[in-house]
Amino acid sequence: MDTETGVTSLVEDPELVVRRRRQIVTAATELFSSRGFYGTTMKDIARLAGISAGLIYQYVREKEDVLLLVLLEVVEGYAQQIPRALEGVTDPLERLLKAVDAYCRVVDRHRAGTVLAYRSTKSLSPPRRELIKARELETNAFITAVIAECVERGLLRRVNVDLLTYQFVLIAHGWALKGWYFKSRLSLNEYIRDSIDAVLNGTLTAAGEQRHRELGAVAS
Amino acid sequence: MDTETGVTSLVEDPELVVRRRRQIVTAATELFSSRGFYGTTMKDIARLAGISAGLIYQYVREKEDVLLLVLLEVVEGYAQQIPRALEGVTDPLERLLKAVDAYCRVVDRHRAGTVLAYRSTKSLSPPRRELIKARELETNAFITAVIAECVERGLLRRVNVDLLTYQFVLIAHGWALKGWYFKSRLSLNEYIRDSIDAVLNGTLTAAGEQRHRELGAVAS
Amino acid sequence: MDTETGVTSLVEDPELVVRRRRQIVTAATELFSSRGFYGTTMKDIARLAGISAGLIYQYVREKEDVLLLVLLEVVEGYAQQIPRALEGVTDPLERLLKAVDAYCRVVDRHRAGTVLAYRSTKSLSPPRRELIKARELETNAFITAVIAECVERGLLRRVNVDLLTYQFVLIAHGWALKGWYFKSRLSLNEYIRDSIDAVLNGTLTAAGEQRHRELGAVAS
Amino acid sequence: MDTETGVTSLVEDPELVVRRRRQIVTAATELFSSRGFYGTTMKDIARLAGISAGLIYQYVREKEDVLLLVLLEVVEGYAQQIPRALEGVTDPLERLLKAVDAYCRVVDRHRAGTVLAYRSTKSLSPPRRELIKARELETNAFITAVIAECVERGLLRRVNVDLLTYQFVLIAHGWALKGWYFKSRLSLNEYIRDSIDAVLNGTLTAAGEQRHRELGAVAS
DNA sequence: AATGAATGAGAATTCATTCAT
DNA sequence: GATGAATGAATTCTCATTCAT
Repeated sequence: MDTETGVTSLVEDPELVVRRRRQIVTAATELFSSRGFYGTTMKDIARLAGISAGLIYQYVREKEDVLLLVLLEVVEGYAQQIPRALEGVTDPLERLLKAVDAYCRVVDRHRAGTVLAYRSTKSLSPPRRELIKARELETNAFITAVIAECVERGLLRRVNVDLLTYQFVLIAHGWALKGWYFKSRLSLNEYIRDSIDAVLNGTLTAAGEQRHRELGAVAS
Repeated sequence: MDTETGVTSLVEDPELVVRRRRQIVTAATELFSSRGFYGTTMKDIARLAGISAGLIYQYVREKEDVLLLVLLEVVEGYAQQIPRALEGVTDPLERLLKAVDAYCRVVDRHRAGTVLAYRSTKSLSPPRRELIKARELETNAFITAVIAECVERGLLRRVNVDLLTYQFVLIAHGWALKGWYFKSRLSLNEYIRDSIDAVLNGTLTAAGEQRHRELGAVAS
Repeated sequence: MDTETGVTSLVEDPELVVRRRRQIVTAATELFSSRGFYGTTMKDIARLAGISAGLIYQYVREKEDVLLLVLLEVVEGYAQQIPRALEGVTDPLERLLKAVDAYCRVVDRHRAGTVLAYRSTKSLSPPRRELIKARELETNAFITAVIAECVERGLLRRVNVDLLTYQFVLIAHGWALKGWYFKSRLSLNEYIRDSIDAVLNGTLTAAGEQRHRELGAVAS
Repeated sequence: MDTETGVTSLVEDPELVVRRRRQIVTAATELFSSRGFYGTTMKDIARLAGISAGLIYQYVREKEDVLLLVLLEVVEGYAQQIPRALEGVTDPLERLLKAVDAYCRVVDRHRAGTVLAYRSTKSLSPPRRELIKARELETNAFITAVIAECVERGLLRRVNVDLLTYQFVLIAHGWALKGWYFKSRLSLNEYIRDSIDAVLNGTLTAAGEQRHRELGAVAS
């Protein structure tokens, strides 16, 4: 079930289209990540992809299409890898842990792409921007469902599921966004474990909880 | 104590420099936010700032300088507002709550700027990028200290303080990053309260904790 | 007696060359007429001709060749149809009327091509331009001869035959050039009849002639 | 009363706009005439105009604007010079002769431009094309009026005035269109005199008229 | 003979930056 | 200090032409 990208190619052979686009997207991802969308020229992409500048336009109508293809690959990665990691897992809490774990790992693999999504989605035309957002929301909806299941089974408190979803998403994305900060301090495994632990088990001690309640009483 | 920006001006009168730069930065922030750095021309900025295109170059050496000034204003906002919100507050846990609350509120006020920082910091030359990062780290260090205090006082478990810091930072930034998603679902107050609650008190029920432990036993 | 076009083909089979070129020229005439020479791409021509883009280059060495073939067909049409219309007609004045009539009718049939000749002959390289002009002059020479015959027989005044030739030519071409203006006002038959009438019988009344002579007397 | 061209300039000083545009149009007219619209690059124009390539775009929005300006100058020439030549002339026939004479002379001066109008008007977008046509029709309407006056005064036969107008127009344009043919054979004065003479006095002799009538009798 | 993917030169246009006034 | 006209490098995109199959 291939994604409908809306990006048309002048070339007819579908296999060739796939192969060439992979070349183009691979090159573009690297360049966009290091120099940004506007800092990258079509010639740069062509050179790194090992093809002529003109050829790109047989597979894409304009530069923005390349960006769309790059970003779609990223969000497509999320949308596919996470459900796949849960196949066969039925325990709700385990599903949640696995989902977040998988999310963090996809992000780790597509680190450049994830950051790029934050930086460059706005460089897309609004309709295309929506396309990306929509696919991201699909992924979120999946996680939301996993959370809801946990709530229903009485494993999670009756929290705002949207917000909790988002907290997990931010944890995953965060690994890419602030990689420069964490890379030297923490392994991915530790990052995942500790981040999840905080959100699930909280971070207050018994004394802290006590104090927290007192403060809340004052505030209200 | 004005920040050393490294951006030089040809104009002598320091007051004028401040005034003009404010005009320029205000205009640029709006434009960069809506159209992005590359989508904004120096003429656009000049027009919105109500001055001539040439004049900008009396107060700034190049376009990138404008971006630097804009981003500095944002991180400067963080670095100043958060400590200010804690003045006179001594209780460690209260300080933590206030700090996160303040952070979220600065972000809310500078929403456009915060998003811009995510999108456009890479458009700066590396040394300038470092400048921004450094200031952001200052803010983080402040929060880290607040957290450490809570840990020392036995109010928080002995978590990885860096990671917890970062979790709070992401909560704050998250409000700006995914504003389009939350705005319609949640008030800022709710967002702050519930987000903090999850990280402090956790989200598992007693049954959930039990199950979590079992899963952990299996995993290890 | 085929015209020597100077356009060479890589294909040996002469029949095939003729057939393919007809396809190409037909497509090109339509496209050049509606979009102009530069507004038409080789791919456009190939598509409309129902062949592949590369194949055109088996029958033509460059794009300009196609234009030459198109324009040659037009002037060739003049050069052949007009004499044919006079076959068997011996009366000099009748020959003249028939010639002009035939010219107008060929133009009417090749309207697009005629206009194209005006617009695009300059897009040819000078030697090719000469080729077209030469063929046009052949047609003109034919008409000139018809006129000269009328003069010799005392049917026409001793006018400048070149200029009169040209006046008839312009009448014919005019039908194509300003078709947009006349089409709604006049039938081709009326156009031919009235235009010829003016040049042959003049348009002045007796009073007008008188006045014309007086003005001439003053002028000289 | 300046013509509304619809071409906007970024430069504010109107005098400068006029001066620069004159430079641009002069250069463009020469280049478009010799190499055609598509054979001329903006850099060519800039170089010949003695300005930088970018500067053109301060006075014009796109290349087509330059063509429009060039063509407008031509038709504007017609629309102004012809009426001017008739100022103070009241005799209807004299007005007609003067009008045609003036038309031929403007064309002679703008020969390149006139030919260009035939070649390149289609390179304009439809609305702009209409603009040019409209102005041309104004000129024609003027001549039509002069002819109608002659008819009313009984100086010209009751011919189709539109068609006669057009015949005169073609005579004028013809001087530019087929200049390459006539230049060596005829002076402009002879061309004008003889062309008008044919249309006014006709070219048949008495014998010719007789024969013409006989042929007409047969035809009908 | 025919296809259509691939090449690469070239052109219009934009815009940061400079400079004369 | 301020203006805005002028510069020119750089970029995207097109398309005639070639070439492997």
